[in-house]
Order: sequence, then structure tokens, then C-alpha cells
Amino acid sequence: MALREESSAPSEAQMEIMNVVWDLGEPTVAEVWKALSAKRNWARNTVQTMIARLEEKGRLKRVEDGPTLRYRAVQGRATTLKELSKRMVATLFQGSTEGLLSALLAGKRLTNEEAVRLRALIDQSERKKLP
Amino acid sequence: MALREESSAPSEAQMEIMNVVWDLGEPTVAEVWKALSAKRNWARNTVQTMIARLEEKGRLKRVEDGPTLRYRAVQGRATTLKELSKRMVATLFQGSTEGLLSALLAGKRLTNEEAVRLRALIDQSERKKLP
DNA sequence: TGCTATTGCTTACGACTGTAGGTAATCTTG
DNA sequence: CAAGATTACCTACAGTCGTAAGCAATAGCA
Repeated sequence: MALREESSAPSEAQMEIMNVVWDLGEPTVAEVWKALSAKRNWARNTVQTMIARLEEKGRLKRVEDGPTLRYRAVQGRATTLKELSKRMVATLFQGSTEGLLSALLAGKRLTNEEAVRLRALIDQSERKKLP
Repeated sequence: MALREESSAPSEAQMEIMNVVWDLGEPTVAEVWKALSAKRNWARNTVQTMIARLEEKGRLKRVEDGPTLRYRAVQGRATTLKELSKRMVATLFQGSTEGLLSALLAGKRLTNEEAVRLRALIDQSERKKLP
């Protein structure tokens, strides 16, 4: 396991940072800051603090690269998202995937393409062999 | 709209309280406390504080019922869950329902019954007329 | 070589959270 | 009616979050 069990779920702002790190691969603080500057009008130091905290919590790891530091995500995006979504289904929907899906689809009309893709996901998971 | 826009999402602990309130309808603090005592070893006052905070934030409303107070959820469960799940899909998956579903189903095998029910939800949402 | 921009580290501060202890009013029951 | 149980309200305290300012070392340019 990569992270200490039962670590608190990252907040929305923290996930924004993580997403940029995943997108950029191994960015510096300044790169993350620039990437976010369109959406969030944060000061550079704000980004720096958040990255430092994510590092303390074991979600990011620093990579010494000459003078300036770069940061890598400790867990891959897919793993993290899987954990977070399972956790959300557990707390909000008592573990029912169906509950979540029905909340999401409530009052929403799917296009045919979307429906096809979602069905494909279900087919795939139904057919899947367990390891 | 029921709640002030952009109110911060309720935390996991807060959602546990909300879930009990929805289940019980219009419980007192003590009833919530008892209902949670199996899962969470909270002091009665902890539950009371959390309920008071949920009231401040407009998620619960007190109902004077003789001497002791009862609390009602201001929004229905379905509405709240819909909001929260949309928000999560937005921040974690850039709005992609498919992204969430694929994270949830990753490494999981659906039973036939589950698959059938999920497909039904999709069919329904595909067919749906918009209001 | 001295000045300016960039980077990293430290510290701050108010809001919110999880977690509760005290206290005072009220209700119940012997 | 008096004593214990139940309730509600107020206060607290450490931890996290969002948001940064201040400062020191370094680096690059004039």
C-alpha cells in the first residue's frame, strides 16, 4: 500500500493540485501555479504551501532535479480516483454503486453515445474474470 | 433554491448525521446519537455540536416539539446526493460520468443482477424526456 | 559585480472540523 | 419534594484548510 490507511480524503483544492501534477508528470511549484492560474487566482506561495502539505501527507514526493525541486504523485491517478470514489459510494450511498449512478442520472438525459459507452463499461465489468 | 450557493460540501462525518436524520425523519439529538452509536463511538455532545453546526449551515432545521427539539433535513436526500455527486464528478473527473463509473468498476466484477439494474438506469435516462 | 527575479522555507491567521467537558434547566421517579 | 437522568446551550482545543506575506539563498542579467 502506498498511503497510510485511513488518511483523510484530499479536499477539492488538493485534488486540483493533484490533477495538475498528474497531467504534467513531474512539475515544479511554478509550473503547477502557472497551469492553475487560469482557473484559480492563487498566489505562488499558496500553491507551494498546498504542495508542501500534500508532501507531508505522502501524496506527493519531491524529486531533486538540480537546483529546483520537482514533485511526483506517489499514487497513480487511477488508483487514487478509484479509492476516492469507492469511499464516496461507501459514505454517501452505503456502498451502492447503483445508488450513485441513479443520483447522477436523475434528471439527466443521456445522449445515445454516452449510453453506449456506459453500457460498454458495464458489459466489460460483468464479463471480467477475477484475478 | 434551498441552500446558499457554493456552500462547502458537507464532510463525511456530517453526512453520517444527515443520513440518520433522513432515515429517522425527524429525530432528536439523542435518537441520532443512539442510531450512530453502533458505528461511531461519539459522545452525545459531539452529535449535538455537529447537529448545531449543520443547523447553522442551513442543512437542518429545528422543529419545536414540546420540550425537546427535533431536527428535520432542509433538503431531501435525493436532492442533496445529486448535488454532491455532481460536484464530485466535476472536481474529480472533470465532469465525466463515464470517468467515475469506470473508476468504480475498475477491478470489480458485477453480478448479473447488478449489471441488469445498472443497464436499466441507463436505458431510463437515455429514453427520458427533458422537462 | 551588483541588482533583480525566482525559488524554497518559515510563519500566520481566521474558518471549519472532530471531539468533547461543563453547566444550567427540566423531567422523572421514589 | 429531593435526587438522579436528560436535555440544551456555551466553551474549548488541537488539527486541517485556504490563503498568503516575509525572508533568505540562488541565479541570471546588465
